Amino acid sequence: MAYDHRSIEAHWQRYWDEHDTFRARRREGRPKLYILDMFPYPSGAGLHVGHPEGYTATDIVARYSRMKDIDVLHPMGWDAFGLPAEQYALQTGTHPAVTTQKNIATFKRQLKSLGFSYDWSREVDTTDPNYVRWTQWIFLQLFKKGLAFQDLVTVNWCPLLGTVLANEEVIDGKSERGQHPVERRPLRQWMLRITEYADRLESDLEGLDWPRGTLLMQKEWIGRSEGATVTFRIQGHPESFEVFTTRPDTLFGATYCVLAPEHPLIQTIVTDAERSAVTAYVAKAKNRAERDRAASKQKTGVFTGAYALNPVDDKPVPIWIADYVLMSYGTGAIMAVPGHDGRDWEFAKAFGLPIVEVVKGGNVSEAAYTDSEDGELIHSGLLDGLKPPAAKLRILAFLEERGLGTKKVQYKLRDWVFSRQRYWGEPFPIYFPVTTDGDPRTCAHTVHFDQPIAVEESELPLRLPDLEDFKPGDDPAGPLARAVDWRFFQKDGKWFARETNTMPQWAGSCWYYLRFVDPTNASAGWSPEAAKEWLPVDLYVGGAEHAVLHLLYARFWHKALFDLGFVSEPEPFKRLVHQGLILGEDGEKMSKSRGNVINPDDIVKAHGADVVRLYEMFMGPLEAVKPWQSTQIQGVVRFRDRAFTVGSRTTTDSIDAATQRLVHKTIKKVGEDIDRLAFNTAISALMVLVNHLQPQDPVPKEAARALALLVSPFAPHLGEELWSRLGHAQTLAYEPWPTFDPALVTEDTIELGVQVNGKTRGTVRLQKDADADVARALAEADGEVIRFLAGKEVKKFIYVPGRIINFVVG
RNA sequence: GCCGAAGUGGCGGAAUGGUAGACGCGGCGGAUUCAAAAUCCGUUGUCAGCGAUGGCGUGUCGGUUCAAGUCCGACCUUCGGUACCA
Repeated sequence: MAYDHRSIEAHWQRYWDEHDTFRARRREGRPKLYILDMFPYPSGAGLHVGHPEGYTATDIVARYSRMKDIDVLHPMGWDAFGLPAEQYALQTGTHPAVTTQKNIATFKRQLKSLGFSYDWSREVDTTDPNYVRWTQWIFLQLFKKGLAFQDLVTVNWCPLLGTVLANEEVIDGKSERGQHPVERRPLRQWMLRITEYADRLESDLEGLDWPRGTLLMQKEWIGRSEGATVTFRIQGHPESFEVFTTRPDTLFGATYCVLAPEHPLIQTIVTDAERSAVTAYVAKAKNRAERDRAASKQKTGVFTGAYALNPVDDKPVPIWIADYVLMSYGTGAIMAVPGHDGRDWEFAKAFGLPIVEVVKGGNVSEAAYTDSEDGELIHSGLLDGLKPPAAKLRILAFLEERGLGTKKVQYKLRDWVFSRQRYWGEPFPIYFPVTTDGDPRTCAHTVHFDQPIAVEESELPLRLPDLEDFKPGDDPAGPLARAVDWRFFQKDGKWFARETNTMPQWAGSCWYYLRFVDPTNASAGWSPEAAKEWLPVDLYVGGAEHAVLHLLYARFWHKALFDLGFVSEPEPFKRLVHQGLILGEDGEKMSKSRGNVINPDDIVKAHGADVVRLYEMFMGPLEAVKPWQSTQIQGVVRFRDRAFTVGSRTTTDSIDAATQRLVHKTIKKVGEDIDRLAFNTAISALMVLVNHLQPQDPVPKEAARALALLVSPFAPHLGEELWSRLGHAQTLAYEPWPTFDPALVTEDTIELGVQVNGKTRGTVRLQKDADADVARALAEADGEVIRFLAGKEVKKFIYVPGRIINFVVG
């Protein structure tokens, strides 16, 4: 009897819907699990095979946990603001809201067709005014707390496209789209003071059950480093400049200084002889994206003609300009110690600058010696003979005494540029006073950006105006600036102007996990009770591309909300796992242009949802990057069909010992594998069970029951179908997960490898806990082993019960 | 450049420092069939050998260990991130 996946899967999906099977419920005193997926951006392309990968993984854990009588919150929603909808609107004139709703409908249909056990009553949409309202509300809390402020930020401005571009959209100073020139230009932006949380964002990483690499990346991104600022006076000028260094101990080895091309002192100190070269270099560097600058192997730079005075000995050192020094880190100026810093060394080599050794231990004519713990200071006056850590303390004391430097903790983390000059985002709930002679919509006017005013919380949400034209235009204020009737309003006879920037897509995704605990609350983003019931998120699964930005931004918001008393846990996501990228059949990243995109709909149609789920979980470890292979699908189709055939046979109460052992071993293995998210090996164990049962007809009832229950988290439609065929009227979603008898999962006798000098030469079968003499006697009797031991002296005999026997012979 | 991850048969992969290659795909052989598909059974790292069996094998080079895919060091390659794609 063939398995008709179409009707069976449709039947069970209808059943779950009608019975509200997966509605989250919280019972007093029960354990809970909040299992969260990174919610998708509902793109026009529809679901990608990468989505069901992570979503199946969490669904397996959710279904398994319900069967273990744990209260489960497993929600889904839409991260629906964003650029593609706006760009589509630009091309077609369709309002982004329309496109977005259409795409959401498609995504929802697709996700439902895969049988995920979401509590759909909690669905959220970041563009829904009822959601935007609370995004804006959180922004206002940040604003009132002084964490949101405005600043001038240098951005990639493309005058022809009329828009700000991401670094990756700028290639060699030209826009990726259209090859138009791009200039670096300061623009008024809203910023969030994430740097205020740098310390805690770093220290609280400890104790999170996250991938080690992700923790390291966040730590590195925050980039805490302890060092000092040192003041350098400039020869023949009243001005001085500060540098930040992590190695003040090497100050005697500073043979030149470097300013970032944007450094404000450049025009003051440059000599006439060097002026034209400097101006040309600065102009060129100015329009290079920071990433280009940091990535280039070849160091470039130019001499200013000016000299700085080393504070330790007043010796003049040349001041250079180079784009490997970034204005956005530290003070935008460095003291260069080529003997003990790799980049300074390369620069000095390239420009023939002197390299002085001040820490013994390496060979500075070959490479910089960068060890900051070991070595001995030389050529360093008062520091001579010290080790670097001691030298640091000594020089700091010296500098502080003279007011020439001080201890300083520096972070790489920068404040977060939080505004975008786009249409399809949350409007800022902020307005400004306007000075005008008449009606600012038609008359000349001045907007006082330095006096931002918060919109009353009771007036939220502040909705987007309806626009016909979403083009950015030539006004860097963004498209909302053209909605003059929305932008300008009168209050108490005075004119005001709304902020016309919008928030970035991050805003909505920074707190959606909070909304899920209380999604329909109309008087708050969430209630403290609901938050206590479900937070923190126990398992969060999503792509590694979010390792830093999204996960750091969300942690930052969470901590700010924690400080304000709106949540009671300092961290939002307890356990984090990244699913690996699924590549195309050609081993390349899936993309429309390569034509290697697999549409999950096609696989569902041809083979069923359970097959998509089983295949994606069987492909390999969840976290591994792995290529799609259509030919492999056949394997899980066979498994699914065979499991159905075997599981729907008539059953018998009798069971042979070997089958019983295997059933119990499988229960153990599948449970343990789900716990460690090793779904590929869990499915493999289920295949072994089914293969074992294949020749048995009738099939033992105990085995058939276990099969239906164990397979159900992976292939829920199949599981339910088998369960109902076993005579059950109810769903198995809350059926207790089967337990195993420990006595039945261990063998009495085992086969053990016998090695001679570490090479396996034979095997012996013995009691699991046999003692060494018995093991040795058995091993020495093995035909192969005899040959390899013949005529040799056994120097050592190693027996690790249950593991190995090894003869070391001479 | 910097930060992070990964390299195992023809392919996807398995393996608490302990018999490398579970499970699956593909291949080969067989059963079934008028024939095929589907299904079922067997076999399959590689080289040498009729065979028993032996040599070689987890990106490269070196090290630790009775024993290394696994631990340590250096390197190579691929992938992710690099702050306005999210």
